[in-house]
Amino acid sequence: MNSSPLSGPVMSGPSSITDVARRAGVSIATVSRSLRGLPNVSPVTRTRVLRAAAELDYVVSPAASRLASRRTGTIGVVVPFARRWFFSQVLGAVAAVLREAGMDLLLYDLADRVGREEFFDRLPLRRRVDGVLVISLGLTSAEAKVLRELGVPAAIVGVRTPWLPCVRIDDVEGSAKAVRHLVNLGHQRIGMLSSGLEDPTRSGTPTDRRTGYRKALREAGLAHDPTLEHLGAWGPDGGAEAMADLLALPDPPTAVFAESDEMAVGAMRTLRRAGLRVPDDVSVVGFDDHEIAGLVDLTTVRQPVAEQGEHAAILLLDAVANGPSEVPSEIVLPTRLIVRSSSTPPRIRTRWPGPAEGLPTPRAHER
Amino acid sequence: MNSSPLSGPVMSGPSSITDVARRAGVSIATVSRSLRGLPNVSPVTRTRVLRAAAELDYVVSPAASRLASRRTGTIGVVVPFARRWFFSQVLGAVAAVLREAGMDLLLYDLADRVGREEFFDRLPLRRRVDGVLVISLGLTSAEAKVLRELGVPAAIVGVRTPWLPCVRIDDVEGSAKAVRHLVNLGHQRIGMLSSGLEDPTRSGTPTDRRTGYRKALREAGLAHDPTLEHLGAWGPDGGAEAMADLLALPDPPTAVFAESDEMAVGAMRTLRRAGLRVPDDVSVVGFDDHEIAGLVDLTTVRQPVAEQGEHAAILLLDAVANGPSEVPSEIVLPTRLIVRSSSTPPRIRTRWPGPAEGLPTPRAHER
DNA sequence: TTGTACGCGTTATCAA
DNA sequence: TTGATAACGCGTACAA
Repeated sequence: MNSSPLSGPVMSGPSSITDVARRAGVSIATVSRSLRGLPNVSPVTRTRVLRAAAELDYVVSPAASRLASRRTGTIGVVVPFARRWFFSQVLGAVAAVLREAGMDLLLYDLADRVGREEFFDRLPLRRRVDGVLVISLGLTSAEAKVLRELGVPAAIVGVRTPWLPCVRIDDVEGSAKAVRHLVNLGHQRIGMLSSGLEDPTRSGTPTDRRTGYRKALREAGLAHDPTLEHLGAWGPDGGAEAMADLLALPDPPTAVFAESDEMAVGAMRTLRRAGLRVPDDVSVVGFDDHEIAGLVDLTTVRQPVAEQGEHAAILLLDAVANGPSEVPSEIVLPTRLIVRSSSTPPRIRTRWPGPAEGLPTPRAHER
Repeated sequence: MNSSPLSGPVMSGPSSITDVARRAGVSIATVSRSLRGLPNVSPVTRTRVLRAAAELDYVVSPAASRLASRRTGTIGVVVPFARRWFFSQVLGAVAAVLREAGMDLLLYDLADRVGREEFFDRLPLRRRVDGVLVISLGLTSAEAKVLRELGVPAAIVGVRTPWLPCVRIDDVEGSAKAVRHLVNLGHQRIGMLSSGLEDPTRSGTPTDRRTGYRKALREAGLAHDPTLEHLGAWGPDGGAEAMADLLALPDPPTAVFAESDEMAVGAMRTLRRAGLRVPDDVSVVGFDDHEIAGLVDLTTVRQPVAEQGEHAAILLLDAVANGPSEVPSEIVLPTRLIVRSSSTPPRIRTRWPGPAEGLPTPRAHER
């Protein structure tokens, strides 16, 4: 092929393994072995083949290779929302690991409920990936089952799932850290801004973070006032509305813990527009350490985002290479309280029980 | 194949076109035609084939299909930084269009200079995509040439490039809008925060936005004070440093235009920490309408980000389907000034020339 | 409208 | 260590 004897410039297309074999004076089998670095090839032969391949600008045809080897060299990455900060961070980290490993990254963005249904319905990844990385999707057992029908290893970021290797953080504990911080500052009426009304990813994160909030309150012997636990919409606007609602209470909180930095920032906007100052009037603590947090000096709980993607990718690649391990591994990465200037001790309000009776000693920093 | 007569549950693997053909009682050619919706298939036959395929859970083998058809059904998307806001927005939009079109999205994240070199060096997309979408990379002519060696259509977002269909905005004009707004408010000393010291994407955006800044100044008859045009690093930190430098001037600006919202927000942080208020002491205007802009009430110039990705993807798909058009199309989408509360008329400073002599009448809103 | 048969470019199994 | 050759699963002229 591509052998137009003595002809001029023809549409020769990319050269094939046959061309390389001919040029190197060996069989295509030897070319294949040489190029893939398999043993049982004499050094001289290999050198000759490599040179011939280079001279011809030879590139293996992925299609042919996949067909013959029954491997795709591709990892499917499924994200709920490619456009949101968290997922783009994870995606970037995953991309780096996969590139390093020479794996193609096939991106599937669910985007919405319809997309999600379509995905689990038609399984567009069937026969085209060697492994699947799922980012922060709480899989129903039906979905998990369908996913296994792909017949390839999978791993998941962010949510513990039966049978799947998982990399995540401890949302309950992380949230508790945030609330403990406020408690230690002396706050007694601590609100929570949760996106409980929606959780399209079904990740369970909103629930876990509320659990952590309650846990810390309980530890501190503070009553859990349900009116302070606000369930609203996701994101800055959700946070803004939630904050507005809390401000409208007869006895508003002196501090709020937001499920995410995005919600926290929305809350800060509401406060600002209400003429209230952070942290003087209300302390605010977020979660994630979103890039925005540092910019608005928001105290928050940092989670290692990119690292979760990295670890998950590595886990998955291992499963792809060596088969799934017996007991699926679970990696829980640590969170850390980052104290900035959005949190401070409460001002003593005269209408409160007694001036600081039995209050914990405020501490400025802790972890 | 997969025909183990009377045998029990065997590892049967996915069923192939042959299985479907047998089950439907037709040839594989007919199956192929039916499944791909080609004409020249009788309705009854097609129905029978489709049912057989469904019953067998048949899915075309992409590898085999690609090998035979010489098409990959895949678009390669090249981004400089998958983790940055702008690119994740574009990526999300592109993903949606490609999914709709049934195209696979092969993501390549350059991440850094090394990644970029590797990409153009080894062209990892060779033989694996039907088209390439490049996001905001200013291609050197060498890179552009290499890209054409891929032998597939390409399109680019954000930067005008010879031979490539392109979707972008007018950065010069957009920036001019921002600065005109400040001029109209009555500002005379207007600083510019530019990331001029680095432009890893070589997109030319920093340059263009500076050009727009100068253009608007010139139009307004204001002198261009080079000390007010600050070239620094990218991002919030870059903006923060730049702002600090401008504040250290003997006669600091009353307003600044930042190359991006990210830089603007960094600048706002510097101002806040310096005890200055926005917009009372200094007006700030950004560019992009990054999600953060609305949160901090930043006046900015909105560019349609997702739309650029969408249009580019559509353009590319067209080229893939119908061959590249003679003259590569160029789509320039409009920008729009979004006035929020970070910009206001300057306070009259006594040490200035004369109180408002010859100042343009401040207008609160314009586009 | 349907079927036959070749080709797509590798990998992998044997035998040499 | 090397070479022939049979899969791999589908698309597609061409013939029927």
